[in-house]
Amino acid sequence: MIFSNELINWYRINKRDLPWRNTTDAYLIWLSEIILQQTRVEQGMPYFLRFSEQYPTVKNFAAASEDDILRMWQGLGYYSRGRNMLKTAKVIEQSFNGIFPTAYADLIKLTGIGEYTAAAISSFSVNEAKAVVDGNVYRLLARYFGIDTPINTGKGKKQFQEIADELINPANAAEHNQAMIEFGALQCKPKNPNCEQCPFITSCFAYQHKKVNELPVKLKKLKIRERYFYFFLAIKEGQILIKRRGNEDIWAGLHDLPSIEFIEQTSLDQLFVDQNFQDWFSGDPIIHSVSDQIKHILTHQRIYARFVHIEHINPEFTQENGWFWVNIDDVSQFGQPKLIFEFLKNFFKLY
DNA sequence: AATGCGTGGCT
DNA sequence: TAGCCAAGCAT
Repeated sequence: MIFSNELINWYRINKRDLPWRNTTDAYLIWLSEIILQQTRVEQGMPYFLRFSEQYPTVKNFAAASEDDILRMWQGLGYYSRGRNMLKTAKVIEQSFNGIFPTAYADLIKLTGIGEYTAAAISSFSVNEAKAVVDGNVYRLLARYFGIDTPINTGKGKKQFQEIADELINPANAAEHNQAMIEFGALQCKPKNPNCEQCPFITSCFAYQHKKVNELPVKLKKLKIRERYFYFFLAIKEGQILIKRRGNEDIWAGLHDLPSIEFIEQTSLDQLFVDQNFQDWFSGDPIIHSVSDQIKHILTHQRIYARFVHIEHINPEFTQENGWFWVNIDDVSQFGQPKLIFEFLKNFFKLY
């Protein structure tokens, strides 16, 4: 409890004033926590403000369409968060009478809510004594106690959760959890932590043993997948051809352009050879290069994209593929990956 | 248990 | 600059 009291003292002096900290509304806390998963505060903030304005209650959220949600989520990444939120909002409407649950045991059953988020909502809203363990807490605990168990293993997760559970202050779970997270974010940062002005400088194992830069330990790393896309711009009478992406791959459920993917670098000439364009066009195929290769780096993929303008596309073929025409002025109404809407924005001077 | 899922900032 | 990391979760 000494640790917790010291930590909370630090928190009261140093905490940021963030909008989701001025409420005990479980719905708004849920909204903020989902948005902030793997996402920096500065990046998530405008989305939180827009969503809380547009959907002030879980009832409003549940009444939205998936297209509405994906459009508002556009540019934030990890789009399944948005789809899962809609599913959960509907469950709360139907099974919880529209009252957002606050008990950890209820929350953990909902889609999109895992151990961290269930602990965050239950502690922040009603002070339930469940310890949050996120990236900040892993780092703080690994350094303070000198634990070198890799944080991304089952053993590590279990070990760190147990320590966090022992450390929590049951009388003030909300502030304790907030303080753990905020301390990791502001003081015990991944790079260049502010050890010189740290209240735990004398008791921190990592600082005393000069292992601050070695902790926490994380096993790595995944192979990067290289992908090469051609995206096609078919434009006719103020309209452009778009499609919805499937549910399997990256950017599931979002909209993009008709496209062809290669597993290796492929020239525009080679595209003609490799691709049987016979069904695509009703007249002579016309293809103009529009962009140079665009390199788009994701966490586990490197995407190389080229945009080409095509003419004389076959209307029947587009229909069979589920492609459809939309007014160019309306294209921003369809949720798209960053790569696509940035290109269209520049191409049409839209948005 | 291991993998897939976005985008952006930092070094 | 190429890699790491950010208020994780689902499968």
